[in-house]
Amino acid sequence: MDENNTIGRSVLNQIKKDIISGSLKPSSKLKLDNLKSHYSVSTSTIRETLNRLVSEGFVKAEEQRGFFVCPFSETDLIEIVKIRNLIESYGIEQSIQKSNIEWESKVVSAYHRLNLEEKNNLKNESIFNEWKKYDFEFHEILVSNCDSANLMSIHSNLLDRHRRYQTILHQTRGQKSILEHEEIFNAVLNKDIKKTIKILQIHLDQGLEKALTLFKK
Amino acid sequence: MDENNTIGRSVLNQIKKDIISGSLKPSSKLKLDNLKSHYSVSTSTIRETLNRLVSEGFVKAEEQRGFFVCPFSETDLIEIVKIRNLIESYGIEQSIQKSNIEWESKVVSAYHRLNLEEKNNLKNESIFNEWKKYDFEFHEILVSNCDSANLMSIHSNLLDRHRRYQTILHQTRGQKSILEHEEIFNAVLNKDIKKTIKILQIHLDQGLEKALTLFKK
DNA sequence: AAATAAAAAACTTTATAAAATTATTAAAAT
DNA sequence: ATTTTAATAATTTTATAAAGTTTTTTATTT
Repeated sequence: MDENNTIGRSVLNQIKKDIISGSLKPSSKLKLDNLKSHYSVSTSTIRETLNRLVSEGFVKAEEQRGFFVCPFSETDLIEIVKIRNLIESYGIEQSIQKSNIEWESKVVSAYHRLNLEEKNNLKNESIFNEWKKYDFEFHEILVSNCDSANLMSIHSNLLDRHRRYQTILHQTRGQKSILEHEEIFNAVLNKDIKKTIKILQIHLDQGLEKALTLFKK
Repeated sequence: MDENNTIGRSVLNQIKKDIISGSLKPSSKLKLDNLKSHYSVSTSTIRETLNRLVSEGFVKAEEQRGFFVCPFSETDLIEIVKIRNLIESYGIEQSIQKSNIEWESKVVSAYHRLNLEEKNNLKNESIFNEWKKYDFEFHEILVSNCDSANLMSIHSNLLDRHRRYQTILHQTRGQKSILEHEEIFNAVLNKDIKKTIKILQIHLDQGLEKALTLFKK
């Protein structure tokens, strides 16, 4: 189940989590000595991790000058959302076409969890991270029946990078977003590919717009 | 210009090239000691490189068991081509929409080089790699005006992985492929997005079909 | 032939150090 | 006062070695 067998993988997940959550701030320098002592691992392990995160788009390496958390930028966010839209739409289309009981039941349960969380969230603002987790898990389940490990891997990476922006900007859209989730859910169960993709696009576009307003502040 | 400043980057490019060319064979074990002596670098450098190549989809890491060149599989190839089609179509669409003189002239010159090479290639079969290089450079130029570094990075990775299959399978389709390149070229200059995408899809599908027949042998 | 145990090989991680580069500080010159 | 230069410090990059695990191979026994 848990694939945190090696220290290398464990520290990879930790650092990635810290970048997504914002405790390692955008554009900040990742000094090897600091990381080494903070995560209690050796330099080589840290460097292996950072090199992986470079390929995954979370860390930027400037040769001879070291590693930095990838900076925040509006264009980067816009690009990520657009590519996510492209990939996710295609993935959902494939998933619906290959639809089967197992997948549908996963969708139902993922939506259920998200829905419960979203109702709670309106009252209790403190559980932002928990809610976002279910949000992204729902979207991940939607493409999970597309039968393409490569597509899912690219999608998962885009979700992670998108989540960094949403988390750090503390992006919320309240009732509207919740309704869109419900519409997507229903369209998927009805195997209505066009409608699903249409609402997904609206969902992502509206979210992007909200994020961009938060950027100005 | 050349970004091979550090040994790490240089050996990354070398190993990637050797995987794409097939001199490091699919599924083969990448023993640290062998690589270390073959590329004349230290273990830490090798491990950093391999970890990056894992994220880029060229190397597979099995915990405690080491690194392997990513295996060849039909489904992997099919997935790569489909996602490439999706990404490349979108990228070309954006590129054409933002079309300008500089980009058009790059397209013209990339096509010119490819065309010269393809004419030669019919006579001289030995320059396969050179020809493939111009082939992929042409496709890369086509999306290069999309104004999305993220899209181009994903696309470039997909091209590299696709090239590995084409190179090792020694995939060629002769005159048909050459004609499709010409059609794509003309459609792009005419800013005919729909036609471009349509021919691209045929181009990739036919190539995939050819590759799959080579797989059987 | 199959199962077990011992030995060897290979990977993972840490620690240390030297070489190379960049960043910072202090002094000198304009 | 600002710029230039020189010296120092900090950091990255690479290499090497050794300890600890895990896997693989070999040898032995049943």
